[in-house]
Amino acid sequence: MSNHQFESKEVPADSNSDLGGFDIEQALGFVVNRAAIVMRMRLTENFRAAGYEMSTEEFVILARLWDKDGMFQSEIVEQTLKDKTRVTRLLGSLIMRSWIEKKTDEHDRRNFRVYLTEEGRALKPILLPLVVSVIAAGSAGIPRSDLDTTVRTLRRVFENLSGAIDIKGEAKP
Amino acid sequence: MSNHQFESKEVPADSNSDLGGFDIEQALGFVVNRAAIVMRMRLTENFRAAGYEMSTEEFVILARLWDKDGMFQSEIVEQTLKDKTRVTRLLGSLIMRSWIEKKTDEHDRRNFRVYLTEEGRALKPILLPLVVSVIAAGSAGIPRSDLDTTVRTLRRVFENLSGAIDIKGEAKP
DNA sequence: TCTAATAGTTACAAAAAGCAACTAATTTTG
DNA sequence: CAAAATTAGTTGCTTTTTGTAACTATTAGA
Repeated sequence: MSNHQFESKEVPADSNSDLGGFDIEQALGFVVNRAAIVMRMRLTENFRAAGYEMSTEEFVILARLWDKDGMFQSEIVEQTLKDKTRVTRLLGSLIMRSWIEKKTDEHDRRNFRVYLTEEGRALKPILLPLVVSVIAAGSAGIPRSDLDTTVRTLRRVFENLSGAIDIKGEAKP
Repeated sequence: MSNHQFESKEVPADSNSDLGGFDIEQALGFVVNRAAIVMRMRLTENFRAAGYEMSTEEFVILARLWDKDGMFQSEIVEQTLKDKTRVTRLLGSLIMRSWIEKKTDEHDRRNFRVYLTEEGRALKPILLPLVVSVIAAGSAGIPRSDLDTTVRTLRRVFENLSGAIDIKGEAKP
């Protein structure tokens, strides 16, 4: 395994070097997390500026539905890595704003299917440009190929790590 | 488990294509966020399994101090993108576990300097391997050069976006 | 049928965030 | 130099967000 975080580019600056020159500023987990924080901040800020008080989590659900309307609630639970209680509440808040609605699936009445309302669908051309502009601002000056590599790499990181995670509300054997 | 018998793509991928084929699964913001979530989950899980109930935020502060002991509290506020109230409380919880201590800076008695205790220093060889193992697991099968590109790219994304963010408790002109 | 498993909700407790007001120490400024 | 402003940080209080466990309803199984 290529532990690139152990790469001693500038070995000094580590008085108690019982562990090699681990540089948090170069650690994958650290840069991923920090980029995520700042992108979320900017996005929420943009939404608010446009008059939409919406979390990124709510946005992600809407975006999923724009792509595939009528998802099962349980699919949303899986895809968002959240537990079912949180999804119930997140959907509730989207319903309150009448952007989505839930309908019992008649083939299996335990399931809900989640549908966009006309209003919810109408948000796409409003919100998507805000997202695109954050991504564009973040990507400024970065070669397209590097961005592609980054997306591909992070997808792989997710795949590598998502297996063993156990989310409450789901039974993972 | 996806036992949805009706998982057919009833909606032909982007039916209302008023906006080009925006694919959330390929969007930088989305993959960054998702990778961050799963890495945080795994890390917290690892910490807990090792007997340490610690958030990634607390960990990041410790890691900063391992690298540079005696930081100003205000530096931590800046570097962690958190507001000063949260940092006060985060440090408080680290102090309660006697991993760090605060000392008034005698040159400017408004400032605190934050120091690791012996115990806090001793955590490094225990916790760092846990972090490294999450990164290694996440990086499995990914070429080193792609990882390097990803780290470089995300650092740039952060730089690009960090400017205009206004964090409570700090005055940003 | 009786039992188990799924899908989802609810109610209540605990933790985290946000906000505003408040010390205390230092600078600025008139 | 005194008054005012700034900076660093804390505290108390409120609101939001989570976490947990128990509970309903529906379907699947032996």
